Amino acid sequence: MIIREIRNFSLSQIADSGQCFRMNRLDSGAYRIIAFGKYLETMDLGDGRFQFSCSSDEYQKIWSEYFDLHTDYLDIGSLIPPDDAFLTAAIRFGRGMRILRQDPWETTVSFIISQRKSIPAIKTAIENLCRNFGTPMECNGNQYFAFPSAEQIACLNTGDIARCSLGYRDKYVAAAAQKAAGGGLNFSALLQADEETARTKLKSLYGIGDKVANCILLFGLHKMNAFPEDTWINRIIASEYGGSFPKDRYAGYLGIIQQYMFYYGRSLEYLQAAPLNIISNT
DNA sequence: TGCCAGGCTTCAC
DNA sequence: GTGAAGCATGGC
Repeated sequence: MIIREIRNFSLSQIADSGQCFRMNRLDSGAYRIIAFGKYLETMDLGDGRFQFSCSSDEYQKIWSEYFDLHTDYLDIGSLIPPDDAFLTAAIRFGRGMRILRQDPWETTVSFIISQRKSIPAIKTAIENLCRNFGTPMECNGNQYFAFPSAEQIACLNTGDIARCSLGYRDKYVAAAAQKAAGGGLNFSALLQADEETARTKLKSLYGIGDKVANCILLFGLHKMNAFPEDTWINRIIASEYGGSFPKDRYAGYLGIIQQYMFYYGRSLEYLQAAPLNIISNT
């Protein structure tokens, strides 16, 4: 158990930001995270102090990297023109946001599953997948399941996968697993590749289009210029920017800008103040 | 009970 | 190349 001081860091904002699906709030107020086969409980103690249920060594090697704590997100606010009231408010609202450095394989499967599903339904499906096919683990008396590897999924049939509430996405996940297990999808290479090369490779997979590819690029490969455009982002661009968002202005930072937009756009604070067409125009 | 969800593939045209 | 239809299932 260790305590660290971290500025501009919010567990609740990260957990509710739709980029990760195995970070959940416990009754104690702490957050449980399962990633890279590890189990972590972390709690906001106030005044910028956070408790982590791991050793100093594990924090250094895994979690400080996972939470992207070495990036200064404050700099990004200086890019926003003062007349952009929406982004100014969005950054103020989500100033504890981080773009996590998640496992690329888990991110790929998670965002394949995410299409046409609500966030609670995505979490359920992923948890089903882990419980049925992931390796059972234990940490300080806590039982949990690691995310199943490509090899573990590749040997299943689509019926087994479908029973995890994946619906029609079962065949997409099966195809990705077979590709990754067979060496046709190399995440080490994608991490090294430039954004466009990685995007083209991801979109060549069955069931991965523009939006899912951009989510994998941003949340799994940490390509910070990826800009996933989902229903929420499209609604915001239509309502706040007349249908055209000035992406060029934020080259290199589009990913975090998108995340501020997404998190603020889904918030009650914004929806209460938003024009009606934001809510009704689906 | 019915609608909707961090979209994608397929198939007309 | 573009647009519409169809898709499985959970959550609210």
